[in-house]
Amino acid sequence: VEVEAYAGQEDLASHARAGRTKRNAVMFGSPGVAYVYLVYGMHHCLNVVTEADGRAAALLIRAVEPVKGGEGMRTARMEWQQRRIASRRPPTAADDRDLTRLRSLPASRLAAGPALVCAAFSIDRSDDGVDLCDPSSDLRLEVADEDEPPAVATGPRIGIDYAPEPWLSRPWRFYVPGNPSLSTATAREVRQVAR
DNA sequence: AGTTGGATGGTCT
DNA sequence: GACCATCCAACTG
Repeated sequence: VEVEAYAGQEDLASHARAGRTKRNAVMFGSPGVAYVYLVYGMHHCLNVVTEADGRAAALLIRAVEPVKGGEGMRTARMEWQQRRIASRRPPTAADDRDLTRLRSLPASRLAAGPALVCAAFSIDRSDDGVDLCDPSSDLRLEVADEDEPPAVATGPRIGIDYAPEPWLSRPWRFYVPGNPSLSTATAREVRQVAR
């Protein structure tokens, strides 16, 4: 329900801006493939490569609304949290509280952010390069059986303060306005517009 | 309601 | 050695 477009090597907000590297290599490859990277040392983000070989464009998946499988997503979120606790030394008293809160989190909020999408679907760098259009793939895109496409709103991309204009302000974040599963950053923005 | 800072490690200069 | 397509708790007012 929320994505961002990264438009190619000339897009100075894109990981592709400095050309092909080991990290962003799959972006330069075939479309329909997953580009997964690690941010801030602890979070993963999922992108879908969108253009032909040699043109490094991709869509960042920023939020997903659970339609079914919410319980599996919650389990994956809890496993992610537990791994995180296990790697933290020493464990703190807040750890138990975090798990309790996750247990009562509304399903609509389980994947309400780019890193949460990866946590809820157990996506990490091992999924980098996976063919999302292969029906036999564990991680894949499927055609939605909705009657009509939802309304779409736009805004500038999040977390790219390093990018110069015009890239900084390009309205290349697309989302379903009012959807309960939007990222907190986008939900906040919608509130401001409403006021 | 808005701002700040800490966790944490791969990638690139 | 700086930077980072994040998240959340703990602040401030």
